[in-house]
Amino acid sequence: MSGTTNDVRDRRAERHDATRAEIVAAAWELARDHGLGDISLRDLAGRVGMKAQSIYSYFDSKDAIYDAMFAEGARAFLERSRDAFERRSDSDDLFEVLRDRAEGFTRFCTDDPVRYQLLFQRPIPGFEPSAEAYAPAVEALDLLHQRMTRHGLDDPAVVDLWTALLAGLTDQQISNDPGGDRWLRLVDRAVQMFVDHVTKGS
Amino acid sequence: MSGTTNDVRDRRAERHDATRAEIVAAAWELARDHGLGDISLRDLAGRVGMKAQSIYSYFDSKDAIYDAMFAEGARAFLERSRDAFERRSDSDDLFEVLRDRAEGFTRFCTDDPVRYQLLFQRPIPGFEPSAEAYAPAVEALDLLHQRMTRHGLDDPAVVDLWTALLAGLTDQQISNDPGGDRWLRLVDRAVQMFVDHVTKGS
DNA sequence: GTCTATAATCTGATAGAC
DNA sequence: GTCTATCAGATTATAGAC
Repeated sequence: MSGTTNDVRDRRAERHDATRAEIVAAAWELARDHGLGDISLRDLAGRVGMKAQSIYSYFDSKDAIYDAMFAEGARAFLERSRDAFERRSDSDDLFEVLRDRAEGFTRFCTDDPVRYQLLFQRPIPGFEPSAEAYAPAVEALDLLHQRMTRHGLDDPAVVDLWTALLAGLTDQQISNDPGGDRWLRLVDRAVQMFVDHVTKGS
Repeated sequence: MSGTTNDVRDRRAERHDATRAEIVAAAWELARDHGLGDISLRDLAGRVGMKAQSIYSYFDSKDAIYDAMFAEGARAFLERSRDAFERRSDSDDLFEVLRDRAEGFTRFCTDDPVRYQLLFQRPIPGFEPSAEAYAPAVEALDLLHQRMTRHGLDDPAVVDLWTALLAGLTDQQISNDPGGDRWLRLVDRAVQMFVDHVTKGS
């Protein structure tokens, strides 16, 4: 059994992975058009030129597709977090570092509200991301903790206040001015407010 | 036509309204159990001892039920806003007023996350609240504007920063620590941060 | 106002031929 | 790996008897 050469097996695996990626990409498109919860396997298959039943050759269930989407989003989030912190790896200016991170985060979220919804609001009843899919998101939050500690902000409450501030700007922007910049414009000001607060008395 | 007495007509209307209210109450229960988007007319009717089709004697469509829920939530929100501002109607202490309002708002939202979701996040594809249902929410936001202006905060950006701060605390609490108080504990601190910021230099 | 009956359609998922 | 055929349901909504 399995007496095939490495060449053959790689080509098959590559095609399989490519098709999986194609399905996930089509799922994002559908989610953006009809809402995250309203993806049907029939519509999804139609977009990639298949019948619904053929999807099961690539994913065990509908939730497995959501899990792949979550994993992709979480990896993108980690990558952007890394970029943002590395770009300012030499900076000791707290405001500069946090403003960069805040602008990166809010743009990441408002660029793709559906991805934001899936990653940070979990609106699909019964779906919980797997530990593997979740791991990069945890790592990204850890990067934030590390960087804040480097600036002397090791109080967990301070980190929570920071995440709340970013979540609020993002949420208001997406919910009440989609496509606009009414709350995005306030990012600098909000970061200044936060920095003033945490450096108060020093 | 309509030769009935006022008594008879009132009793009928009262019963009709009471049943409508019963249906809406059951819809809230279902939404809390299964998620806002997963209310089916069959389940809903079952809760009030009816068949699904009988619901149509009280509501023209499923969206009309969501609209009634939205209206109820918006009225409750306006009522709480009024209470909060009236309780401090004589106070000139900005921190005191805003802390009261912030605690009231975050508790209102975290007490009933599904109501928060319906009122402030609009997660049901294809549903938009009617103007009548929406009106109390607009009025509540207007109360906030008036009160802030009274304290010299007439910059719209300041009001937006305030709503973002509250939305962020609420959203993080509901999404990442449901039933707990990890972000609710930060309300006072967040309000102090905000007040320090807007009174800076005065 | 509530019911039965039913329309018309969608859903995720499985079995088995090729 | 893709298909046909099908299951076993769900869904909102309407027509018409009582």
